[in-house]
Amino acid sequence: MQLIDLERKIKIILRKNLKKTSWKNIENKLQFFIVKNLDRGDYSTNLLFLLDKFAPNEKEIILEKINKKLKNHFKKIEIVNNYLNFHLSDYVLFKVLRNIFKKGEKHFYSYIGRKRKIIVEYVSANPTGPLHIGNIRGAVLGDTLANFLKILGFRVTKEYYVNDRGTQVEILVKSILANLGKIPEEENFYKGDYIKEIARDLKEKIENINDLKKIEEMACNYVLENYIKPSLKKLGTSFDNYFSEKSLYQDKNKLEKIIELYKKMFLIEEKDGALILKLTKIGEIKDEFLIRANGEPTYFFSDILYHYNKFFERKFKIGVNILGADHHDHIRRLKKALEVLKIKESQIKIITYQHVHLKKEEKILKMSKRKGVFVTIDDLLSVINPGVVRIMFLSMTPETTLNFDMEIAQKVSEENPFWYLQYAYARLNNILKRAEERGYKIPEKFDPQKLAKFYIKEEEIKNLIRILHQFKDLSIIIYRELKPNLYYDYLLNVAKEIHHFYEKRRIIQEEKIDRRDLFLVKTLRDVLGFFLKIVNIEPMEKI
RNA sequence: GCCCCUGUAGCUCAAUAGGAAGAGCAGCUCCCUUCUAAGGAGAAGGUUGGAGGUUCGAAUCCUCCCAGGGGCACCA
Repeated sequence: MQLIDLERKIKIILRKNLKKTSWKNIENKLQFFIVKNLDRGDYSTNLLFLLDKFAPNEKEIILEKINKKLKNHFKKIEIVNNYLNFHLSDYVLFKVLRNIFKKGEKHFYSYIGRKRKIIVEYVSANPTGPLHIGNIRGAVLGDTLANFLKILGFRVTKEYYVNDRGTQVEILVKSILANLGKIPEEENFYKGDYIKEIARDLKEKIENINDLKKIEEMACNYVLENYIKPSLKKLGTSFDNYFSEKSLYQDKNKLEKIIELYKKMFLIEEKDGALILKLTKIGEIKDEFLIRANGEPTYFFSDILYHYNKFFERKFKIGVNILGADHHDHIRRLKKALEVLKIKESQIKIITYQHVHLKKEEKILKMSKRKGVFVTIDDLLSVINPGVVRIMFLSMTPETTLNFDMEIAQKVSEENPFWYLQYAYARLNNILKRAEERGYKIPEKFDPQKLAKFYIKEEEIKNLIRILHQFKDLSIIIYRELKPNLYYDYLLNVAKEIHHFYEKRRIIQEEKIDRRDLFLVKTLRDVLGFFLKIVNIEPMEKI
């Protein structure tokens, strides 16, 4: 019995027993919640408020039906403050526990995704310099969301879109050349120290090359391989694919075809050799250039091609883009432009996150690659554990602007809940270690039926099972709302219950250690390890 | 000027389609001869920036105001 099952069952009852207008009104506003305060139950709904309003005469009969239909799954269905609260029966919890004993982490997987292909694109920072701490937001959100999507049964591709052409890349090359004294320095060139490094390392290779495009390729590649990928690895982020923007332009026919499509809709205007997409004709406040007067395609055009590639050539059903908030307007226009190509608005899901600013002695600095003002991921990871960083960023909604103070970050780092989570894991692990030292073997398997039957009677682990049972409900909400940060609270709850369990139940006894307990502890440890890996955090065996 | 985001406990932040305001840290009271006290148990801390409105119900939606951030390029 999961939240969606409860929802479905109650909706059926409403449809059977109410007039159509009534249940339609109610379904519009009907909500189901995972109850946070376990004393109040496991699930709740606002149904009674709605019945009062839309079908007061049928309230009693509906309640009666709900009681009758659902009494097998719940030990108590009660009304508190007009909420209807459901307390899961021991039998449901027994089944959950049995399944966890039987299947381990596989228990937490589901089939909601029905193997649909989904692409999650994130980080995608320009290959023009090292990653800075702002990019961590995208990385953590993307990793976590992608992992949840896998658990929900989607076929997931994690992708980094590499903007390896265009003006920014030209500026990178010019900055390098200027550093080598080949061309004069200009205002808009990149100023960071890393330019010196790249210039030094590429100096000989580019000495005899005159083709600027060739140098662009080398420079992008250098940045990607020497700065971006190593930083991501340190952070614990990995991608299935790095997609080159430049590769979009290999097939000229495709470009023609897409421009043709827009022309047919009378959305293309030519001006001084440039091509403009007239989005103002379909309700936008601003047009976008597709091709510049110098013949170079714009980023906007690339993005159209890129999404065309995602949905039509690679046949993804859903694309999730995780972007900095400065792309907000761009993405709205992009969606408009893509609708013309028959890519539905609902296929593109966007998470935008606000900027990270640097705070130093009460002064706020805006990060800028051009000015060389930024903290790189490597800088940060040299003083703070990557797991701490991940937990820190997971805990925040993407919507808030973050003022990042390195000193506070270091302080927070020591006090971070990361250690609380790891400590829970380490404690469980330690029990197993102690038992092994005493000559006990940790059981690989145990009869799940017997085990679950035994533990369901033990009050001190009941809340732990209830929390574990919430996982599947939560994973659906995280997908539906695109809010990986909801997982943060959940992780802390799990750890809390584990610490509680640790205090309450002594496993290593003087005379004899119960092998059932060892299997339980092993199972819990593995589940927590699995939970941590969803955030790409490696559990620590000791702390 | 137009558009988007934010303002919640002393501090850092949560709060699933509007639904019963929560954590961590700091401070307070208890608990280490017993599997790691980086822990546990408990109390305290709030007019959710302000003023109106909609609703049975608003941190959440609408209007106005105050404060901060972002966007409005033939950049990405």
